Amino acid sequence: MRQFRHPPISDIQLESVLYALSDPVRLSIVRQLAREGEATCAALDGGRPKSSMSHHFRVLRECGIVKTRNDGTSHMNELRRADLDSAFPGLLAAVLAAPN
Amino acid sequence: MRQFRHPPISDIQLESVLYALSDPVRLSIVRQLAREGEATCAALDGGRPKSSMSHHFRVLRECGIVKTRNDGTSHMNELRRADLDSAFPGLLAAVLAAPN
DNA sequence: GCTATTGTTCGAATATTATCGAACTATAAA
DNA sequence: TTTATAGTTCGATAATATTCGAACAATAGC
Repeated sequence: MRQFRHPPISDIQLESVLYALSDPVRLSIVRQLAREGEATCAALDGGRPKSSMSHHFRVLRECGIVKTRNDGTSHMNELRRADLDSAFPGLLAAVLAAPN
Repeated sequence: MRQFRHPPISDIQLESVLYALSDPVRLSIVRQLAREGEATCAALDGGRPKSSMSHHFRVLRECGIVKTRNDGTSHMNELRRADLDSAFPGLLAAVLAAPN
């Protein structure tokens, strides 16, 4: 069983979150997770190589935006909405409300 | 008289704004402008070289966060609060509300 | 015109990041 | 045990950014 690093709320850094969200691929991952609740990596790859997606999911995970759990051979991802709202109230909502 | 590029509201991109704000130097510039209303470049340099600051102000300007106007030999900078609020309601407020 | 002040631009060095193939790991199922 | 599936990790390359000194530009004041 693989272990992932998920920072506690107190370690979530605004700069890291903003940086993670500033990439178009990652932003679109976050938007889809917001719409669909949760998803595997493969479901969101949009034809990109697995290693690229793995990189982006790692960035999202290590800055505290996404929580990944094992589910058989696949990894299920979901937004850490409550944690993000607690750390930076209104930030995720503002980002998700923006067009596109 | 120097001319600066300031994108119209419709050209302000979420990704660019998030990226600009993800840098600690630029974020601290934005925080100070939010507190003090406006400031020259020199007033916010914190001991850094002028060329470095000029770079950061350019990033902030070209993504639509800051408006720069000439004022004698100095350049006065202010946040484009209304424009940002119009493009991404609540985003700037959420960023500024975050600790530090 | 000369000088000081403010900031920009240029250029180069350094650092960081994104991308992606290949090899690897872990689980499930036959 | 063998095979398939889902992601991760590694390593290399290319693209982007940051940093900062030096040269330059624009304005103000003498």
